[in-house]
Amino acid sequence: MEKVLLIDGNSIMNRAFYGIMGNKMLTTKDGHYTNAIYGFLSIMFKNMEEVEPTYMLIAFDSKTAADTRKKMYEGYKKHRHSMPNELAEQMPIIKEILTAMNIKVIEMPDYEGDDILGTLAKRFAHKDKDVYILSGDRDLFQLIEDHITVRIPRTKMGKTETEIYTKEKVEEEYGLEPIDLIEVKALMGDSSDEIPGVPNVGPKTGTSLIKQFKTIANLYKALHEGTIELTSKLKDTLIKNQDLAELSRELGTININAPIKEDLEDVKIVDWDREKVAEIFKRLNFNRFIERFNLDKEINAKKEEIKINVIEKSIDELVGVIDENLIFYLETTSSNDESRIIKKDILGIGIYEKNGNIIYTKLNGKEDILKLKNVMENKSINKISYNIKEDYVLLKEYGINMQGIKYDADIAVYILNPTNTKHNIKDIASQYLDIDLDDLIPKKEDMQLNMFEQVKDISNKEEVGAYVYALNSLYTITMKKMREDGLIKLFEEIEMPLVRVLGDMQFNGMKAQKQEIENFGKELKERLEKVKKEIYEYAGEEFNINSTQQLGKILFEKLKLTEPKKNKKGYATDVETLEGIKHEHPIVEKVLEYRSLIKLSSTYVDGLIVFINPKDSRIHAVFNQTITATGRISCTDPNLQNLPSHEGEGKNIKKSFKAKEGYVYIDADYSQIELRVLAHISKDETMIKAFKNDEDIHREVASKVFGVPITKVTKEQRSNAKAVNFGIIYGITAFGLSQQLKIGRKEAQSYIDNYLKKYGGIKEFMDGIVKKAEEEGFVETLFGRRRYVPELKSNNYVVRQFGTRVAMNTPIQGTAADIMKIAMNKVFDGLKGLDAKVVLQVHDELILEVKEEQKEKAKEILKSSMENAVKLDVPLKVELSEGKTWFELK
DNA sequence: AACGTCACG
DNA sequence: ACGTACGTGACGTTG
Repeated sequence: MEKVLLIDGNSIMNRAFYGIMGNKMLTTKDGHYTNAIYGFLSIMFKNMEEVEPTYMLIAFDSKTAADTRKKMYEGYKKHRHSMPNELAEQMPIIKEILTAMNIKVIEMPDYEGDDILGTLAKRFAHKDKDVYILSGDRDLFQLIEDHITVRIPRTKMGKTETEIYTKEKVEEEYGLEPIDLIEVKALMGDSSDEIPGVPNVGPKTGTSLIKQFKTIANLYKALHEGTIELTSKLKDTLIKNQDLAELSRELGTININAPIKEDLEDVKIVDWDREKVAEIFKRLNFNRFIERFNLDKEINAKKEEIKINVIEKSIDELVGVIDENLIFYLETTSSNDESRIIKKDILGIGIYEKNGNIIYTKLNGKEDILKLKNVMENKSINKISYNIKEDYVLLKEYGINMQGIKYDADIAVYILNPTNTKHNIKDIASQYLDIDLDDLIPKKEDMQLNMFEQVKDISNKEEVGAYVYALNSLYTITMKKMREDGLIKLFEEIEMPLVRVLGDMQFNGMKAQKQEIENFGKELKERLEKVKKEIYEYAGEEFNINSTQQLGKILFEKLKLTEPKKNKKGYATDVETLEGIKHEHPIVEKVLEYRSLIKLSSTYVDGLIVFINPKDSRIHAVFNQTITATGRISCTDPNLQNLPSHEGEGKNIKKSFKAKEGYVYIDADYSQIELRVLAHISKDETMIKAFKNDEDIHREVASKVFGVPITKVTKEQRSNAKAVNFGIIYGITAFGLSQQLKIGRKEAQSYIDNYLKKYGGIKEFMDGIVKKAEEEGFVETLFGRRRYVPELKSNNYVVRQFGTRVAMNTPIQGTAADIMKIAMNKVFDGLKGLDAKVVLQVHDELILEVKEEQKEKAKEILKSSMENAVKLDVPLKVELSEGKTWFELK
């Protein structure tokens, strides 16, 4: 017998939306949600495979669908919250897809999808077809009969299964015939649709009554005739609520006589418009579907051939055609030795010519490369590329000092959305240009590759050509977008000038004394050995102390120490936990000692040594400008921003960083920059005043929060107030503060309440910024840097809470980062002509390496550049220090 | 690749 | 009723 598949569109979209939401947010490149669409299609395809229908249609609720029933009862679906935007915006798209697949979509004013399904199910089943209804809604069970089955998709451990309800299954599960479910529902009501039902009648009573009387009509007939044995209370309620019962029955009954014109032949499955489907899938990034249905052909056929014309010329010819915009890509390779030091060689360069040609040339050695010197150093030639800082550093090694850095695609894309994690040029091209760069690069299949040769090392003008082509388009498109979003000033006046500064920091590096670090390491390792033995002895066996699992077993199973908290994988063994049980067993202290030694040894000794460049004994860490969500820079290979500086022992590492002969380090540290920023952007009078008077802010806050005179503030009160200040910046919670201070939640809450009462401007700012983020979808810093906060739209409470904290913190942390960047640019320019170099930035701190005789001059420049970076309602304060080693700073 | 841990602002 | 303070990177273990 032929089969008909009827799908409850709204219900399945809903299931898919909430089902897939949990794991990963599926979105298109421009941030639109696609999870419901994807889930819907997955479920639909699966059911098509299983049912193998000849006919098929999807029913959707119309906008006015619920009105008919609302007219009968105004409470019907009254409090049903409207569809979240993220789901609503997916509805037209799924319809577009279904239309492209030539699958009938039916939507009727004033009828709900259920009514359409009911009407057609009955109509088609009577034509001797097997009808399968796919829905997430059990209300549809009332439609089931011999040739009508309901299929309910269920997600179980990420897999979607289908539960199949036949007449028999319903009878087995409910003890009733499907049609009887209408009557039961009328009695018990339905909270989700807000069908009232009879008060105090639930599924049990309802079912037993209907088992007995079959219908409500029968039930009431019996009630009125008095031929019924029930508790008097139940009888009373039933009689009193006869109207409600009858109304509920009407509300809960699916209309099987809706005036639908479509008949079987109208819903016959025919071929897709494959081109259209392919186009939409491509747009939505549904690569798995594209593959599954072999839509690649359609996509490629439809795509207008992008022709790139890469012409190989000599270096002289290439330099000859460069005009005021140098759109270029420097081809490089990393020559692999054992070390982790990144060493690149220049292989070639591609440039974009105004006429659309792309010119490529191989660069063989220094002589060729130096031919770029004039154009690279000409500041009126705009340098436009991707990840320019690396080129800047590389060229500097050849004595070429790149000027006129105008545009970096990586940074542009970061400015447009700093939380985008995919940064490489291919991802960017696919995201902003909708081009797969691999399509532009001829496959190397026919090239015979020597197994021992690295593919990367093979100069590939076509690949460079593709990048150059993409760069030209990216330049136009992202500049336009930045203009639209008011980001141009940030990009051109803060971020792009910073490239030189970061490039210089990387190029300069910091001198590190290998021998000293090695000696320290030796000492650490000896002590480590000792501690290890002691731990084994206490444990009574040898085990891997680095393994939290093994350690947990020893501490909590073998030695039976009390475990206060657990994490996903078993016992928690972090410092906080261990500190708590230190008194129980001497092994704990030893483990703590081991932990701190192993950290120093592995991360800060072994981890650092491999980065010392033997050529100049300096560490050239990499500074990343496009990583953080807030605008800060980050540092890798190695991370010099997190060398130990609080803890006593670890600090010694910094003794091994020694300025070169005849030079000293000078260090400038912004004092309380984030709180000052907060005072400024919140315009809180009290806090502004405190900073204007150069008060000790933590003491000041302590006095206000704890209600004591400034002079009577205790040490503890001050340090508690300090924690509150930090908490405020992070988007405080009572729980977080109580953990930090190891106090009760009530007490923590009272600190917060006091704080927000005394600093009303801050409270207003916090409330306002979250509201703004909810309305606009993003927050921004004083200089317009944006961060989108999609977390606020999550249906998960925890994620939403996180969103509010992000909304509060980002403008503060981000503005501070902006200010530091502005200052760095100023310092860089101010230092010209002096023998002084920026060597490191640690968020609110800047370190220079300066010729001894020039240190006072440099200090002045450093301090004034930083303090005058911007004008706020509060002064910016900078503290200076100097030293021969990093250890001596601060 | 994810997690736990710990170093920094 | 539920989990929880913001932003990073590196190391080692584990699956």
